This record gives sequence, structure tokens and C-alpha cells, in this order.
Amino acid sequence: MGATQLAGTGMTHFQPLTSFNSKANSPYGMPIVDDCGSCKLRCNSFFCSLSNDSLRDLDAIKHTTSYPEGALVFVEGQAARGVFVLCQGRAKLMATSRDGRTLILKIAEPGEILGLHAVVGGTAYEVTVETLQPSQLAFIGRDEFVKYIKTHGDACLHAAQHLSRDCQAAYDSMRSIGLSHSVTEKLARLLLQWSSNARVVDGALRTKLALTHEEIAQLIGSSRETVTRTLADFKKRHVAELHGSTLLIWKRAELEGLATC
Amino acid sequence: MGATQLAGTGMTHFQPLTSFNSKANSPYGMPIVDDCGSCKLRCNSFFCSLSNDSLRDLDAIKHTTSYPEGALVFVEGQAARGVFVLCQGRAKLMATSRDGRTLILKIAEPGEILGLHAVVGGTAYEVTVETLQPSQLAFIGRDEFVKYIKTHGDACLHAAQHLSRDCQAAYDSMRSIGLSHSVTEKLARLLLQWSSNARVVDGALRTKLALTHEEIAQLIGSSRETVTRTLADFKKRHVAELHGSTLLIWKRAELEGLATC
DNA sequence: TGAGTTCGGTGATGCAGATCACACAGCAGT
DNA sequence: ACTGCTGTGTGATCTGCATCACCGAACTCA
Repeated sequence: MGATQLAGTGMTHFQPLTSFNSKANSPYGMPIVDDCGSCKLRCNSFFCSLSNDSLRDLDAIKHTTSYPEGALVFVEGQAARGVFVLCQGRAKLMATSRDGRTLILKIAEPGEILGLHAVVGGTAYEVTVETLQPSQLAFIGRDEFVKYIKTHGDACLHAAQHLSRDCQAAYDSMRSIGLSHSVTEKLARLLLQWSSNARVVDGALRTKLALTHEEIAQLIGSSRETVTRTLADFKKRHVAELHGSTLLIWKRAELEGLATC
Repeated sequence: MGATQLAGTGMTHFQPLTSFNSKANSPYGMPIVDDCGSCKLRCNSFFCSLSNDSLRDLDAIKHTTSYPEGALVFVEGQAARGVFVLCQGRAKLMATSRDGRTLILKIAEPGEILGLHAVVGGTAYEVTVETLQPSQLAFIGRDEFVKYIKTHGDACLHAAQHLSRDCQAAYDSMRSIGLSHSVTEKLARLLLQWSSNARVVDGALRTKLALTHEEIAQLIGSSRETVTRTLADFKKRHVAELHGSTLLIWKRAELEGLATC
């Protein structure tokens, strides 16, 4: 599948499948969406809610590519070659340190633009992006993108709004990581964040999230073991429970109490 | 001077001096700059490097106001009433927790725009801004500002670039706070950051920064005491020294070693 | 001159959580 | 079935640093 293991890490490098060679059959078990005009994301994503004219011009300069799970979209320190719009799938934005430690800055959902700061700011990518699932991304080269937002006022405004969102999310994370002492607090806060798109089933909030304890630890700046222990504690107290990839929250109020203190 | 103490905190609330009533004599011992066209900041600030047309239109909608040291420009949670361009002085961007803990997200320097994310994103201010020195800020109301960047393409691009910068700075801080274990490491990194605009005097890097140990602690998410202790340690090892408001770095290389490990 | 305030320096103490070191379960591949 | 691998569950240990509790220095203000 054109993917080779990078030495030491569990990450994969690969040749992305472009839409040219993959239109006939869906790669990685994913249907390809190739036309922003008919894309179902249009409603909730920034870039997909452009004027029809701008959208058409965007379609003309983008290239849709598919990635397997665990693929590195770009790596921090690389010169920014363009932006990626996450059409399908999920990806994690990470910062890594020399000694191999990893901090997950955020989990990107469909509709988000990746690499926007670096391209707009004209700097190197400052984060590493790795897909968590088979994903589809639309790529737009740096020069074309800059020219595009220069000539399309609405797109520029959308870009700015997207950036402002990212900033706010970043400040939020900083608040969470920097201001809370206990891991319990940070974990509770995280679960509550995720619960926002949860459904009530059998008197409990239920939602899906395919993250390992290790990844959760990297999200809150803690260690795998303490995440395991803290989750076990939540379970014992019947507050919340993580079964495989489904999160169950029994006592939201209590969780909020833990998160606020 | 129109400043009243807020209960409990060391912060002050006040009536800002607008340029209308303060043109004659300089408030807070500061000369007023009222015209962006002749402002010396033009070279290094985003907004000040606009086209002449855009600059003139900006001048028309902005109001210059002066603030004393320790003034609260805006508070997190407040509805965003507009953006502030920091013309002179310095200010700290903070996040506070319910129990009174404070995290300083960044120190804003002249030329920076404050409250941009909230105004562009249409949300409440997500940080608190407090002046560190007597400062001069240019205020632009929310609606006027949004209309302005909608009609001035170059300004919109500048706003986006400014936001991208903020994002990167935020990600950098997260990396610093989240990935390093020891306070020594974080403090070393911080001193190195500051050393960027330092001069060589007597074989040492020398720069000014008027921050208390308490504030440094809030910058790296630590406690005042450990900052004092760690600085004492640096001093004993002749690596760096903080005398009043002047920072002296004797062995930059060693500091880098401490910051990277 | 003395009182009040903010800052910096230092010791003693305790604990949350990192780290190490296992053991086990589930799953894929051969 | 056997081997490997990834993810989870748990105990034991060890330490960095938050926290508390002081004290002295420098500065402001009446």
C-alpha cells in the first residue's frame, strides 16, 4: 500500500493516493468526495460555506488525496508546502520533543484546515499531523492558496475566522494544561469536552472516540498509567467509563465538579 | 487618577484617558502618538504596515486611549466590544481559574493587536489583558472593525497573519508547558526566549524585563518559590542572573543545554 | 519615623504522579 | 498452535515541586 514504517516510531510514511489514480475504487474503504459543491460538509465547515464563485475557484486549485490510518500528513519543521482541508476522517495535531515525548495539541475533525498558520504566516509547519483514521484531505499549494485568499475577500475572512478559532482552542488547552493541578481535573475536563456531541442512551451520555490511553495521556500531558488509574477510579465511582472506543458518562454533574475545582 | 482597586486583587479598574482630553499634556508620563501615518512602529507591526489608503481609513475609526500600569484592558468572558492595538507599553495576556490561579499566556509588545480572535470569531474575550506599564492603546469598535476588514483586503490579510502568529506562539507555549517536566527546563527556555533581543555587555547577554518572580512563575506554570530557587541555582552556577529588572546570561550554551534536555 | 505593602530568600514537609517492572488479554499473521 | 504486537491493569518506589510558614529588604506614604 505504499506505506513504509519510519524507524523506531509507530508512524508511517507513504505515497498519498491522489484522486487521479483512485477514482475507480475507494481506497482505504472510503468513498471519495471530489466536488466541494456537492460535499455534505458544506453546512458546518468554514471553507465549505463560501460563495459559489469562490467555491468553484477553490475546486480548481485543490487536489484531493486519500491517506491510510497513521499517516503523517506533514511534520513540524518542514517548510510549509500548502494547506490541507480535512474532508473525511480525523487527525491529531502533535508537538514532539527531542526525547520522544509527544503532546497532542488537538484532534482535527472534518472541515478543519491544517497548516493554515504556517502558510499564512509564511513559516515552517509548527506541528505534526497524523491521521487517526483513513482520511481524505484536499491539498492546496502555498502560492496558489495565498493568491486565492488575496483575490477572494470572503475566503480571506473565513481563513481569519478559522485561525481565530484555532487560537481560542489553543488558549483553552493552555488554560486546561497550565492551570489545573490534578490529572483527575484535566481528564474530567477532557471527557466533558467530548461529551458535547454525545447522545443519551440508557440514562448515560454515550459517544465514540477511538483513542488509546496513551493518546489521552498525551492530550492532557500526563502518563499512560495514571490515565488508566484515573479512568479506573471514575469507573469505580460510577461517574464515567471508557469501554473500548465508547465513552459513557453516568454522572455529568459530578464530572463537572471534578473539572471545576 | 480615575483608578479604583478591585476587591482582593491587585488589579485596577479605571476610566481610560481618551486622546480627546489628554492631548495637551502626556498622561502617565508618556508622549501620545495619535497618527498612525507618522507612528514609528510602522515598520515592525502588522497593522501599521498597511497601504496608505487603508491606514487613513483605520485612523478614522480608531480612538487612542492611555492606561496606567496595572490597568485591566478587558477581562475574559466579557462580550468582545472591539480590538485594541498596543501602541506603546507592554501588557500581559492571562487566563485565570476559579480558585484565583493565574496563567500568563503571553506578554504583548507594541504593535500587537489584542482581542482580535474574539472579534473575528464573534465570541467573548477569552483572555484577560492587564497593562504592565503605562500604555497607549488604539481602540476600534467591533462592528467598525469587522466592516473595515471586510472592505480592505490588505487589512484582512494582515489580520489573518497576525492571528497565525498568535497561534504559533500559543502552540509554542503549549509545547513548552506540556512537554517539559522540570521547572529548570521551562525557565531556561523562557530566559532564552527573552535573550533574543539582548545585547552583549561585558561578555554577557543583557536585557531588560520588568517581571516579578511571581509573574515568571505564572508564565511557566510554576510557583513563586521554585522560580526563586531555580534562579538562585542558575546564579550559583554562573549561568544566568536576574538582578532587579535586568537579565544577565553568562553561559548561553549551558542554558540551551538545560532547555533542550 | 514608623507603619504598611510588595518582593525576594529559605527551610521543612508531604504528596501527586512519573517511572519501572511486571502480567495478561485480544488480535493478526504464518 | 505458536509467535508477536498493541493496549490495558496494577503494585512498588522515588522525587520534584507545591505548599506552608517564616523573615528580611526595599519602597511608599502619611
